[in-house]
Amino acid sequence: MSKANRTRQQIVEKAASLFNKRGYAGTSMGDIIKATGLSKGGVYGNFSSKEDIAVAAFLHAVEQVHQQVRSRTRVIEHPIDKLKAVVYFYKEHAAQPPVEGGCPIQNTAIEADDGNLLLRAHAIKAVGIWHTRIIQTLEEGQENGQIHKGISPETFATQFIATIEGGIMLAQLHKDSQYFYPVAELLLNMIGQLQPGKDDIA
Amino acid sequence: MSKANRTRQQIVEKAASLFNKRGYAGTSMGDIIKATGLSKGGVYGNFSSKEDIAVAAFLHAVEQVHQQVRSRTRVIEHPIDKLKAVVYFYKEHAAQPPVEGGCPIQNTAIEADDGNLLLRAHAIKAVGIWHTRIIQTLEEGQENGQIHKGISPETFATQFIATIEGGIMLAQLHKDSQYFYPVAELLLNMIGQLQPGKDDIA
DNA sequence: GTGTTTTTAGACCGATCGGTTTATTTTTGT
DNA sequence: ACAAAAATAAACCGATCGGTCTAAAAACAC
Repeated sequence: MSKANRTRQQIVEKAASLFNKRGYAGTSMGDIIKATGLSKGGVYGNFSSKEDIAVAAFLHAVEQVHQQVRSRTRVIEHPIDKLKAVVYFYKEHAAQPPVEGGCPIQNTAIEADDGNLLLRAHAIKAVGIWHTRIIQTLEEGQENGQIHKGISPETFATQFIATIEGGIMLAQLHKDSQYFYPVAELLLNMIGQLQPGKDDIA
Repeated sequence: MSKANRTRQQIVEKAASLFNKRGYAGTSMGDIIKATGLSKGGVYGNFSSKEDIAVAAFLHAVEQVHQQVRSRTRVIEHPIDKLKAVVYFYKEHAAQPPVEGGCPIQNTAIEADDGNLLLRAHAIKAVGIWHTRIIQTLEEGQENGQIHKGISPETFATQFIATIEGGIMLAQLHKDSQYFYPVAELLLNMIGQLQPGKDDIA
């Protein structure tokens, strides 16, 4: 059990990097074999198919990003500061993300949106979880009077995610985090408008 | 010359749709042959390689989108209304874009950012052209006093593109234009802030 | 330490990959 | 109408695709 698990983990990590850089169709089993140094038997003994590996790799990659963002935001209490910290994180990592090749959600979403149903479903789910997390942060803030009650957490969350993803796309394309900076500025403006106004005391 | 050109055009159109939906690596020459009803000779007589087709298909797809947006914005004079019209266009077409499969710039950018150098270069160029077009619109507006002189056309253009692309990604993933709506709202807010304030008379 | 089970290496499978070649058909200029 | 030229069909190429299978090796329970 334990040896297998270690090998499995090794495959997942290498595959996550490959799939995130070259895409699902652009990565062959041969690439994974080469990257891990294993043989075909070693890989297919732990996974039943390429798709199976891709799903595990995607979940791993998303978790990697989540953990890194989480480690930055965990200690922050105020929801506005929390969101700002997220922006700062992506500003730093837009061109050098936790998993090579960009945002795994974005890469998977765009490749799978007209193709692989299973990967698409996982991408949708991952976006949904992220969306829900932002909404929770905002709702808590509204309850505690830290965030303007007039705003819609749903709407803001969608805008927040879309804007970050668009910024990552530009930074990844140009291989330059600078392209994320104006986007970070916009995000901080958006966050600034979450602050409760004087008309919000009631 | 003319027969060849018609065949070539037919290949480009079918290939643009295929590449935009399935990606470069996810589309085989066999797929293109099947879609066009031609044979291998018919295709390779007009193009020298798969990459060659992909470039022509990409340029065609980008031009398709550009023409459709242009037909909406051409008649509009005021830069703010022009930008609003762009938002309305993408709001309508986020899930049903001019070329099946989403935004060709986005799809190509994300697949090629760690791979095909030629396609990546074309994606960068296409973003650059779009960027320049927005900047020109804004600068003209500033000269005519229609747009606040305090804003940076460069910064706004990057924010505008990133936000639109992020919204398209979400709409394409969910196959539902509704996911673009909050993003459209954000874009219209951004455009609203372009209006010259009273402190801008000087 | 030994017998059992799990894991691995690597040959092998048919299918398909991108691309070439040659022979034939179709188009074209006159 | 006819010769020259261009465009197309389809067989064919070696390489690689995702996946299977068997036999050797390694890990494990006792």
